[in-house]
Amino acid sequence: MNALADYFKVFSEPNRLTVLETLRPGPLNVTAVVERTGLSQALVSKHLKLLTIAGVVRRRPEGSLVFYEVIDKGVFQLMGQARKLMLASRRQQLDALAAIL
Amino acid sequence: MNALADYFKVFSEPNRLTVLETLRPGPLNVTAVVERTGLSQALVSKHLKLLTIAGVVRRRPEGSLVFYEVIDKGVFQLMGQARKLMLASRRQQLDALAAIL
DNA sequence: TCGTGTTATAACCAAATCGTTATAACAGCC
DNA sequence: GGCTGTTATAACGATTTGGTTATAACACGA
Repeated sequence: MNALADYFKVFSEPNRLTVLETLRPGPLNVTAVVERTGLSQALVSKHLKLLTIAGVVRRRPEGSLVFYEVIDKGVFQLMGQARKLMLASRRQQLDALAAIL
Repeated sequence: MNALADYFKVFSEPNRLTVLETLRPGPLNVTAVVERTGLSQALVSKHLKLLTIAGVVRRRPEGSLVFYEVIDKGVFQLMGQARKLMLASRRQQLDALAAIL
């Protein structure tokens, strides 16, 4: 239970999700991610490290650059399903509200 | 992106997942959840409140008891998929380790 | 109304988390 | 070697979060 919670925690941070989304089309090195996200370099590095430790992303040094890429694109399916559930629960809540008013 | 992260955050806490799992078979009132989880009553109440706000769970007062039930059992599918991905990434990491040693 | 069982909340502490700034570590090139 | 560009990390402050304890709020029955 604990391990699963930790896994979910990986996706529970907006900037981290942004970084991950940036890597969706394909591998990028750190500065490329920095440019695309507008986040600070230190912060991007931190998030990428976390994603690596979580096994979501793979680190591949190439010369003086370091590329990162998503290991299993199934994570995006997970995100999609989560988004769907989230939207459904929102609708449900609005309906509940409407039933009261 | 932010909303999605918040949704994931709901599932990023071990005790909260335990509470949710307890509700899997069907509706339970608070004390029933307390008994089954071994968590303190105040803590269970807190987590249930969060789950309610997140729209994962519905609150239904019945006399002096308050029952909670999972609105969309699809959340368990989400958890299943997450667990699967988690295990896969673990395997992958072990393989990477084995390749080095 | 008083007491009891149930649930919610407030106040508080400890720990975790996120971001920034500054700097280290590293690779390649002159 | 020294310089530059790239990436990682350490140190710090601010905020959030999870848990406990104590108590409030609520429904019900004697």
